[in-house]
Amino acid sequence: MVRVRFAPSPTGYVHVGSLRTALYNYLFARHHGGVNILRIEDTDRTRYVEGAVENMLRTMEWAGITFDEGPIQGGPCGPYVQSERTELYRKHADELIARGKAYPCFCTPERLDQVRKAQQAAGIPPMYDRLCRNLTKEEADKRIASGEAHVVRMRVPIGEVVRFHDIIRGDVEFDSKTIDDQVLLKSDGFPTYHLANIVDDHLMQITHVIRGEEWLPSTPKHVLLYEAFGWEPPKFAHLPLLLNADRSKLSKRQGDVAVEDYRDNGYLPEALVNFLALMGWNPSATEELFSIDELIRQFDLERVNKAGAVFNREKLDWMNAEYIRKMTPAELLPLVRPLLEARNYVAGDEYVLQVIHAMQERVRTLPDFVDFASYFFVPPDFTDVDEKYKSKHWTPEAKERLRALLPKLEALETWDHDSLECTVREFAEANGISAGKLIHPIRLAVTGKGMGPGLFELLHVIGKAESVRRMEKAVSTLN
RNA sequence: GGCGCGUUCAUCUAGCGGCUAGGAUACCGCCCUCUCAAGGCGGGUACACGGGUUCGAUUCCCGUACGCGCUACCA
Repeated sequence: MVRVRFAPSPTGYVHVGSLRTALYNYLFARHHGGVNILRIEDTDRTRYVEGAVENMLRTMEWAGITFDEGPIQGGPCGPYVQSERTELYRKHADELIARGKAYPCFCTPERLDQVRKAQQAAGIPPMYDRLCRNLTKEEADKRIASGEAHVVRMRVPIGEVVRFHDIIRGDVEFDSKTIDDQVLLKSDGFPTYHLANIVDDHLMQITHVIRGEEWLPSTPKHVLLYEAFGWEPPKFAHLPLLLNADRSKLSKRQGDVAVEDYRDNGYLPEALVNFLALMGWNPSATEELFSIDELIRQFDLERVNKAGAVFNREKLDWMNAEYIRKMTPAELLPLVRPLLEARNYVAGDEYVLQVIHAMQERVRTLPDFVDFASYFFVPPDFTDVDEKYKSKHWTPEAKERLRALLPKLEALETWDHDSLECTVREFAEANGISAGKLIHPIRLAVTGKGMGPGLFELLHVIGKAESVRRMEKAVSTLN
């Protein structure tokens, strides 16, 4: 039975890289009919952020990633929050000390800092100098009894080569002399990531550890820990990193990295998930649009790439647009409604549905519906008019022609696409001009823009009264 | 500095010894057309470099270069 976990640290928002990791875990679990577990790694009290867990849960739900065991659903291996498991870690740290695989260390942060600086100045790798590694048990016990602050460090074996197999990268090996005597238990009694992670992965019977590549260098420590406990390690799969345009690790400095930002900027979860799934993995070569079920069906760790992937916002935009186009106006309505309300645009559902229909093909994100289509809700004020379009189409002759056409439009009994088109084209023909000579000025008068849906559909949606009012106003006041 | 990982178009990628190196996004043309989109058609740009192995390397091996990651009582 496959058991995987997503183990985020609740630091405020969900990084898109985290979402990708969560997604791969989810896809892998579902593909194999396994169990997807959520575990909160909140062992760093200094980084605690109020509400971060709740936010994370909401974001995962938005993305459509579900868990079978976790803080909310519970499960046989709980609790699923590390800060509620501290006793467990302490017990295991003691066990390691008893087995001679770990030892108490009394060095102060100040001393450690000095040692590190000296090592750096000397050009040697900064590592713990193992001062406390050979303290006698009596000495150590005495200092502990006297209440001296201490941590617990792992006793890394000397002269060993640590080997493990990574599903994505193949066989990897590290010389133990490059591995530090890692702190396992901090002086505040909380475990470090390394200890908590191994204890929990074992106790929760995790079969596959799927995580970011930044963890690859600490994997030998973990392998050593499994050995020290006498446990069977899980299988490892280290995912390629998500990158900035300059190929550094995707960071806040260079654009949006929070999933919440994408959600708030009008990206659909299906699009973001589809896009992220393809960052580092590809089932074939030609298909690119996959539903979540299709992703589950096809997902395969063996096909995950090794090299990092630059997060390409333009492609995300395209994909989001694809998803928006595939939806029905009725499906889009509840997503667009709140955006209209935020702008105090009032309109009935029927009306908004028509606007969505008209705009659907030319937006990339949800806010585009209101940004590009404000004239459906308020008359244009021409403050941000496209000057080039205006000077080309809003000529004195154009105004005169529109003035002449207006009565014919006003006389129309049915204000629909075909009658409008028919009227405008007949008028154009009668006057020996192309229809465009009328269409563009009307568009400008009614919308104030040089782009948008087909004119006749647009006029139909806006309605006769309002359309005529705008044209009259433009003819008399717009120069 | 040390250790590790990586390297096919600008970007995401297909390729698992023999291909005119394929697709997608972006870009540029043309078509369609009332504009903008969408759509159709077409175009340019890639196997980092050097050695091997092989009849034959993008593909396998070694090295170099470059990039990135890690190097905390953070995860």
